[in-house]
Amino acid sequence: MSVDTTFLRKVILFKHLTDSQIERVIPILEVKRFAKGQMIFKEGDTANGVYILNRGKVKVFKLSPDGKEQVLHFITEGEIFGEVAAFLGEAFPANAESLSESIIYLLPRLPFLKLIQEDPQMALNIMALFAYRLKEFVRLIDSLALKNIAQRLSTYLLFIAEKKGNVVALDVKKSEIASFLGTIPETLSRVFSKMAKARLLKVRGNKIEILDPSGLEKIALGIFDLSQGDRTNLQL
Amino acid sequence: MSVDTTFLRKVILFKHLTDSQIERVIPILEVKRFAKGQMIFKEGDTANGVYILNRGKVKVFKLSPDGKEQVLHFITEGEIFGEVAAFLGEAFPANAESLSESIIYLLPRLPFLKLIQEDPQMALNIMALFAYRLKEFVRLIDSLALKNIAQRLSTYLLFIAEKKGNVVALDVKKSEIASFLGTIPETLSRVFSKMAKARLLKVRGNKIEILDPSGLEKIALGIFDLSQGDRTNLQL
DNA sequence: CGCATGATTGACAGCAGTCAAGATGTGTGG
DNA sequence: CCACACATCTTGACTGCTGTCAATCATGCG
Repeated sequence: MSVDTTFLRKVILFKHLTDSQIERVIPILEVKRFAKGQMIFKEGDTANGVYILNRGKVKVFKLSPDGKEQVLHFITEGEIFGEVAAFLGEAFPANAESLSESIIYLLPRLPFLKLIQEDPQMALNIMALFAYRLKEFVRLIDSLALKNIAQRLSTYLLFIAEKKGNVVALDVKKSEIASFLGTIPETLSRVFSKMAKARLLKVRGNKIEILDPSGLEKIALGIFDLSQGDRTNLQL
Repeated sequence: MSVDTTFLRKVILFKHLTDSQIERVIPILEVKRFAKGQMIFKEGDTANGVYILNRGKVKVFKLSPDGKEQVLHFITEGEIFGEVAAFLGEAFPANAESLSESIIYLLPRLPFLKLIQEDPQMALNIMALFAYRLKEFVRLIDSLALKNIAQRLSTYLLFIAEKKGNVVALDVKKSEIASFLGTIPETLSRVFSKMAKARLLKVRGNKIEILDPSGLEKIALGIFDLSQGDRTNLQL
């Protein structure tokens, strides 16, 4: 199993490196494969390095003692994860699980720290990544603490539609999305069907067709809600 | 209004600086005073720099359109805030308000960035601070998404008691704590009185005397709950 | 075709929020 | 030092959103 060099150049962490610098990183990377559903690391494990997702999908999530789960991030190809615990040399504060067949490169902790210390641009990249994660978390906290499920879903769909257009193919199971939104599949399903009844969108399997983005936005902002069966109130 | 040099040496951000480096930072700092209840910055304001709290108390919080609020952090003397937005040069993602008479030093954005770029130790300090904030947020998300109010309060009290001992004087109003725990004063008050009835603690004004730390821990972990009036079940 | 996994729908329960009233505490001025 | 006013906290009655449990329905794969 060899490392995909072309891929590495697209990873934000390495984007600024010269060819010769990349060449020096490659032999350090460990290539790992994970099956769908396999745990990559568990909360409490000591962080052995930074994980770089080459192929597949990963979720990072917290578990409560009674088995409820909250997704913190979905990781897509080219993204990295586990970087905070690797930086601190502490235990992972959350779990990571492969959502599909995945290929992952592990950059061990010590070379990772060495890169940060020797390359100021690398340090800035990490800071930017941390800052991005912090912004994600503020959004998530805002969502969990201050929004109902319909508002959370509207916000989420509009966020996706922003880059993928008004017909969205969900790239994870609805039950995973429920867990990211801080709810359960049953509740998510009910909200989807209320939105469909209100002609805000259409659901066909994992494809969501957004019919009325501005209506969704009004729900996201709390200007309207889905309490009534129709949305004649939206005419006001 | 002059800058307190002794204080500055204790700020994590500057701890490693030599005397002459500190001397160069001092003239750059703007000293600001805020009255109790005064806004320091609002969500959406462009970040003009990093805020260093010299004297007083500050809360950083999100607001929903209908006025509900979620506290993200309480800032205590010597801590800094607004560093992420200042680093990125973006709008603040949250609000900051002074909870008492406060004295705050503002380190403007450009000198802040200059310090990061020229002093690798400063860059590492910022990374460590970001990492700390990320860990705080993971705890908050875990709390909001996976715990009921009694669990959140138990966790919070045990966290405080860890450093201050078993008789805790709350340093912010109960209503602020409610907002940090993602609830409202009425609910917090009810949980306190259930805990008192279960002889886990005593409440006298803003002083909380923890009588049974291990009982609180069991609640925090979800092993027991407060649904029954007494806690004979704890004997099991 | 049949089973497994995931999604949907229904009936019901409970935690926490809302609204309103009352109690407690704190600070200020006489 | 007391009394009043205001802020904060507490308690009560009620509502409603969301979760639980269970059954049914789709979907896809061997």
